[in-house]
Amino acid sequence: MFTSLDDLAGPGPLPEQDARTRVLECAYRLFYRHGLRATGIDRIIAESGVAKASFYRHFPTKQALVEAYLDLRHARWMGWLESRLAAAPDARAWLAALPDALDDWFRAPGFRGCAFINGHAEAGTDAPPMTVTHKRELAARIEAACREAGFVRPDEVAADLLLLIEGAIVRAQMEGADAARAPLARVFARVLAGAERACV
Amino acid sequence: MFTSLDDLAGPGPLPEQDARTRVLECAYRLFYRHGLRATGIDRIIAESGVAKASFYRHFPTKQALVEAYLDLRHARWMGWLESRLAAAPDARAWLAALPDALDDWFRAPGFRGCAFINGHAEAGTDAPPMTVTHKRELAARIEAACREAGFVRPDEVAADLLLLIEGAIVRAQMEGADAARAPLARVFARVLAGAERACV
DNA sequence: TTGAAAAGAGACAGGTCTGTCTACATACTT
DNA sequence: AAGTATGTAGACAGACCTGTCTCTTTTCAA
Repeated sequence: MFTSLDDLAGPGPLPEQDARTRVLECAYRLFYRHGLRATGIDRIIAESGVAKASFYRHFPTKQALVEAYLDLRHARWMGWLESRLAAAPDARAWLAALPDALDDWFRAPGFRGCAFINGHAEAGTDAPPMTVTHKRELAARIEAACREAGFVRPDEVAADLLLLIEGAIVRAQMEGADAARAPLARVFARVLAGAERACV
Repeated sequence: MFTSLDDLAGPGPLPEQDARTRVLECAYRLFYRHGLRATGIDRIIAESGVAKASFYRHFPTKQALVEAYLDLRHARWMGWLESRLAAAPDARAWLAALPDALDDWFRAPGFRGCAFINGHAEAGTDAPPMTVTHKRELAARIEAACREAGFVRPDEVAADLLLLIEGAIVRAQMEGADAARAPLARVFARVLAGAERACV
């Protein structure tokens, strides 16, 4: 369904979609690019070409729109990841291909870090639960791959890999994709090698 | 100068300090706790007990106050790190002690992640340069330790360790210190072991 | 064809935001 | 003693914020 980095960036000009879709796609783009607080309702209404009453019919509060944005972002991101790694013949190859997949993402135009890390950083304890849920689902997906790969401690390996991924995202966001690529590849391979050594 | 986690949290009640100090300490606390955009000038003025004219005499714009806050945060954080690790007998011990030091920080009351990651996440490309400078100075400090430790590729090891640190900060911020501790310790030790093996 | 749901256009309220301004008090310095 | 820097107190402007409301038009299904 959502398979390309373009989907991750959101669609371009919006043709004849209903008001809710136009609002959500516009919010998707603006919230990710400029942040949650920096993006006002008025701007979303103006750029999506929707009447204010129509907006509030579909989203009773800004918070509801933020949550819808994070839900959509989660679905698209996970969808992108699965399709990007769909060619992997088995779980070990799937895991080994993760750094290259992330590097693609870091190099995509408009990349500005992880929407969930950024949202959590902005909203703190008031952040929508999806900011944390997204990370837990990603951790669960990685742990499932580790289990399928036959690692003896799939939970530990998954936690290690998730920590690397978070670090790489932050490095790529602040210093660019090149700053993240080599360290991520090196340490990722080291952790995977250790996990395979322990179970062969 | 700045040596304890209390310093990192900022002082408590402010006695007879001059207006600039009161404003900056108040901003230090509120900016870190609630974020840059969520903290308004009016609130800082009210809580620091300073007249508005006094505020704008010392800080011509909010942006100037944000930059002063980040500068102070950088000085205190680096000062805390150095004093926390001052007991290390040599560079290798200094590096090996980093995960425990970070764990102390993650467990400190009021911990809410890295002010520079959070600030960068919030402000994006308009973020003050200090958000990036802080990370570069930390990277330089770690690289110096790696060089002093005699590692063959101190730049690579430092980049690897910095990626781990960023990942641990984000994990601790989103899921708590316990989620970061074990993975950070495991992978950190693995990277250091690899670096020492390569140069002995 | 009639009625209901959805959408458009935009005024409006009440709040908050940053930043400027005036007026006056205090303290230090020359 | 005069002048300067620093401080307090608070009104004010103009912009932006979220959210409500009214009125009209379109769409679509029963």
